[in-house]
Amino acid sequence: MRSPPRPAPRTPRTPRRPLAKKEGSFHHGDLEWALLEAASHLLEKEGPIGVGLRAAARLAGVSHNAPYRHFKNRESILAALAARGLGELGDRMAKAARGHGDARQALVAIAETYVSMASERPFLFRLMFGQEVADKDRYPAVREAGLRAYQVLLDTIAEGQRSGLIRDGSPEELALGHWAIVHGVASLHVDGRMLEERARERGGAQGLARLVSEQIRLGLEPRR
Amino acid sequence: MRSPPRPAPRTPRTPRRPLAKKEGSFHHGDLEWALLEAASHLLEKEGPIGVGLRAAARLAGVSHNAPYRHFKNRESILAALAARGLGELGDRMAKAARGHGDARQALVAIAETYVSMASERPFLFRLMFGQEVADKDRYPAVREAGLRAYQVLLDTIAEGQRSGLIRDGSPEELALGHWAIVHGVASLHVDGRMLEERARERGGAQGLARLVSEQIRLGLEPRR
DNA sequence: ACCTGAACACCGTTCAAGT
DNA sequence: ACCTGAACACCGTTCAAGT
Repeated sequence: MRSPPRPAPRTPRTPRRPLAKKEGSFHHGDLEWALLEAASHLLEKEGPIGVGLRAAARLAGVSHNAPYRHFKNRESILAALAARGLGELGDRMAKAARGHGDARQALVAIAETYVSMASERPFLFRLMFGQEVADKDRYPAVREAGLRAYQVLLDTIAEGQRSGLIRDGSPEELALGHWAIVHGVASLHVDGRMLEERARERGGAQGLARLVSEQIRLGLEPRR
Repeated sequence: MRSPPRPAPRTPRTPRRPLAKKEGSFHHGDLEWALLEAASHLLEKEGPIGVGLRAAARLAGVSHNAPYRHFKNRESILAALAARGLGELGDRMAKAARGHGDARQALVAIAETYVSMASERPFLFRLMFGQEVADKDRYPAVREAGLRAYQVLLDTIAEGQRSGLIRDGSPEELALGHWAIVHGVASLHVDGRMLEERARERGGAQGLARLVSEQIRLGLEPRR
């Protein structure tokens, strides 16, 4: 079965693998998971260039050709990593949102989560949003995980509007604009040095985020 | 998709190449430039994965090994492309800034230039700021081109402060925060589809930029 | 079904030459 | 100096099997 909409997203470490398989020729009960784990490790250590089908197979202890049973090509294992990352982002955003009754505080918590993830795992973040996986619409798992994360933001905005903490207007537009700003700030932490080297002297990631918030709040107009 | 495979376009470089070299064994008077042109073409057509020393050599009509006379390794030709791109960005920013006497209008024009370039040549934009070139500080050309572009922004801010159009405060901080916002918006145009597919229905790049501007201007507070 | 080795056309990079 | 071919260790991908 080569349909990508079900890449077994919710099995962290299933202990149901057949141990009595030792005399069989299979090395793994769940090779797909092992390959994803290997690819994830490679991504974190060497960046997207280091994520290869052969390298992942080597790490998983199988032949260089075994991955093709689970992934159509190199791009599809990258897509699986991206979907995984987006899923984790959505989970963390949802958790952050639940931890705060006030919708405005929830938005801040969501933004912090987003920036934290970009900062902690820059390669994964780039994979999630970048062009390494060219046409993401062809990977339903990626699309669905992304939409689910977006929904968390949308729900929080709508909730804030119901409780009068957030101004009226299309929730879609507010969510989109808000995500744009958050994504922009997050991008700064994975992007080049020019900005970062200056920002570091002013307090690193937090400092830059604060700077942008100030900018947004004050604008460039002179006080009057 | 819009650039045809041009073999040797006009040379914006100083024409001081030795013409008396014709009976020599050299295929090019300026192989380095030819290789950069080839690499640029590959980048635009196939993305960073397609930019290879061998592929560039093939396009330039030399042996697979000739590029090593001009570039230490694959990363260094990517760095050269990034430096080139940053140089062009700086030029365009400076031109945009000169075209407007009002510093606030100049800032808007600079932002539009920035976003336009990201939108027109996403692969180059990613190369300029992404992690494909791991340690950019090791490439002075990249660093200097970036700082020069940054200086345009800084000068415009300072000028705006002198004429009272921009509020007081550290120009460095204002420039940094402003760049952060602009870079964030630009990142949205090269990044994934989730945001973009929704933004497209609302007027594409311009629409998204306007949305973010609105967000920045209004914030999320309810009107009172 | 799942895994294997062999094979093909690519890479980046180094080496020893050729002019 | 500048360019070349050969060589090495890698890739992604396909094919024909093996259990």
